[in-house]
Amino acid sequence: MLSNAAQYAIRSILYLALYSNATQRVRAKKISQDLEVPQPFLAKLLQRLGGADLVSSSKGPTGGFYLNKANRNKTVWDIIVTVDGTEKFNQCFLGLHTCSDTNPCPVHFSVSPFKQAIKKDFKGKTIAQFAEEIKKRGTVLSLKDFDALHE
Amino acid sequence: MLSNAAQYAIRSILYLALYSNATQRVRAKKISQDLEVPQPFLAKLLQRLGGADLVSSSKGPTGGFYLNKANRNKTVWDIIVTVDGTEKFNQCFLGLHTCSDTNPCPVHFSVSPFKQAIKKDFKGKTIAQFAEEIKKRGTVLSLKDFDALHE
DNA sequence: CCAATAAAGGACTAAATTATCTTTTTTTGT
DNA sequence: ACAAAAAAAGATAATTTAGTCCTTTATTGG
Repeated sequence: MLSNAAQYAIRSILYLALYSNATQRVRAKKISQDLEVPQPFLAKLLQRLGGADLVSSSKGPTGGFYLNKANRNKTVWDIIVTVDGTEKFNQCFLGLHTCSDTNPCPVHFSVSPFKQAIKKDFKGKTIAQFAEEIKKRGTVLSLKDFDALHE
Repeated sequence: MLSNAAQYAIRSILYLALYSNATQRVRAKKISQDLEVPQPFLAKLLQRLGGADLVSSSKGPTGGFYLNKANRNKTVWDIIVTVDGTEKFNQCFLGLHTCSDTNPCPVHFSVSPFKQAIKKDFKGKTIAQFAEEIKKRGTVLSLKDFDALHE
């Protein structure tokens, strides 16, 4: 449903929402280590996300990635669209591009409501709101317990 | 969520459930045309499905593929397991292999019920039952209206 | 100004998936 | 027996996705 790249992107941006701001920037290397994601691949990906105004960055010593106000008002759906495009996510479960409510495939009505729900969730909440929820609920972005490192 | 191969496999088997039996066999070429799936790729795939006892076949003129009794009692889940394995389907939406109800990722509780429901559906119904539903509801396996060709 | 640091950019490599091609084996009808 | 038809089998090719490496550019602190 999502490419590795899109998964990495979502996790990285939620990570930055939690642990960065304009003065506390995080290097690509640190993000890749904390999230256990291949470093050069992530670097490339962050570049793309920068181009799409989903993350901000600055060069040089003390440089790194962070989220500014605008970045925090984007949605998870924006990330998916930027990295994977919409087609992959919207596609019929059996790959039929004519599948719809009026011309359904055999599993359409099992699959469709959930996709709609997930999509609505991803479109309706900003990254900032998502990050708030993560803090409240204590959900997890990585295998490692890296919270300790940030306290 | 599913590979092209798994999608083709499901559609082909449901197709055979509807349009074949031990004496009315269907050639790989016809299936590929009706479902609009690459022919040599499908031939290979049907071979694998034969090996896994999900379809039956016979060689020579008048030969082709069909479903026997045993094949009709398999499930869509069996197809997915055979073609893709379980990992891909069960994997966390964000790719975290530690994600679970007790250690959830940020989208776990949006995504998890959906997966459970689909999986239950795919495990609980036989191909034969699925085919019955398709007949009743008139759902669709292809872009083309190939029903006419079978009447 | 200079050395160190970090992102940006571009070229390249690897792996997996998807798709094709060719040959062999089995079966059928004549 | 033989020719035609179809699946089985195995090798190969193309495409996409994932991942790496190297060079350039910008920024900071001394």
